[in-house]
Amino acid sequence: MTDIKEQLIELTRGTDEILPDGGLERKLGTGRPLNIKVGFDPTAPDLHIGHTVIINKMRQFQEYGHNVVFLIGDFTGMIGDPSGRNATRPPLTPEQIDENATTYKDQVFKILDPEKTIIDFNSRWLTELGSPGLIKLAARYTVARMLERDDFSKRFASGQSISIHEFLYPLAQAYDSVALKTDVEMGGTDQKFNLLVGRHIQQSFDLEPQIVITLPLLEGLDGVQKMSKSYGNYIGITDPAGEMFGKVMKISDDLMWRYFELLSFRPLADVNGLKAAVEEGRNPRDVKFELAREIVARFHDQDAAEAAQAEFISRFQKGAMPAEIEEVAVNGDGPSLGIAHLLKAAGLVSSTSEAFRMIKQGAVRVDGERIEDRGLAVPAGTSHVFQVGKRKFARVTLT
RNA sequence: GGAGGGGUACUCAAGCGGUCAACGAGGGCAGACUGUAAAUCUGCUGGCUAUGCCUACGUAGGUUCGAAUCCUACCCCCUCCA
Repeated sequence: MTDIKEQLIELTRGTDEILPDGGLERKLGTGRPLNIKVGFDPTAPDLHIGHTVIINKMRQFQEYGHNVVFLIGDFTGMIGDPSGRNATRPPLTPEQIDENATTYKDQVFKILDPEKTIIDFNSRWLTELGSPGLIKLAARYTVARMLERDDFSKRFASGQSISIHEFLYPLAQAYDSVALKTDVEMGGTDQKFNLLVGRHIQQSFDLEPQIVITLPLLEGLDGVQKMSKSYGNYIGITDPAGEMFGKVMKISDDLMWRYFELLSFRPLADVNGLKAAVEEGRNPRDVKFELAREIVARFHDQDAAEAAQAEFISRFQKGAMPAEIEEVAVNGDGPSLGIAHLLKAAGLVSSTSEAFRMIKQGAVRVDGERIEDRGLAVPAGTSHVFQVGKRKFARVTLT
């Protein structure tokens, strides 16, 4: 195993907080492989690169020879969303959970070592617990301590509702740490309270409390809100190479450095070098290219990354048509078809009303020529490249 | 159990009998500018067989020439008291 000091430097990198102070060093000092636990919600198996910040950290632990448990919260998922907002989330069937677990594996093993990763489900011990066990578990924590949680206390103070099951969520998660004898649990900064409850509950079971590591939530493409599916500001792990590349290029220059810090495997010294170069006049775009290539190569491969960049340059820098344009056949059912209907049929717009809007705004082009006449009729038997905005293209053959 | 407040487009939030497809803000989309961005400016942001028609303001009815706005019932959410 690598020297503890060296491990510590690498493991601390990019983290938000490590609690308690010096705790990780002491645990590492025992020299035994540590049990690392990170929980994931089974309802959202499509990961985005925001999730990979923590997975990258798991990978580091793995590289140093520790036991990493990828815990799928199938039981806690059944309880429902802890924010209480989406109370109507339907319970997952075992088949769905199985399916989601498989999806997780496919995605996560692009970063983690499949040989060394333990995938577990918390229903294994939480179901067994039953309601008597759950009540006994609940007896180990107090309402006052629960209300220490920031969002609970705020909601309580301002008179907003807090459902009882929201109290059970951190307890169930804490019990996972008991069941797994967890040494280190990691989560987003929003998880800090839950992770700390784990320490308390472990102690009440006469276990040594876990170390808590929080990692920052990655900002989404907008640079403001956290990356999330529901905000639509994410880069999916399974995004096609070209799209992934484009999304990385779309982030602001400021945000780029944040992404370097949290997503790049490059040594910090490298990143600082790039930063200095930009300050001395290097085009930030080219540095962003490097980031985009690294990320695409991780989830696809090096060739795909190079191809994505070449495509990006010809398309946006030189204004060329994309190399690959989707072919669409549209049956016009007549001698000609109005432009709006054609765009809708080709899936370039969602309604004819939207088509008219786009034309009015000068966003529609046919073979590169801007269209201004909303009444334009396209004769049957022809084939042209239709474009809406900068990104949507289709070669439409009208029959 | 009792009292009160509220449900409006993607989100927040105005409107409280006609001029409301519904102010405003955010978000999103598009155009200009660029380095691909950011910032900024401009426009758009229900649908359709398009200068008109249809569907929409929790649900179902009702009053009215006319309702998001008034009435009735119901459903849902929230707060306070017990």
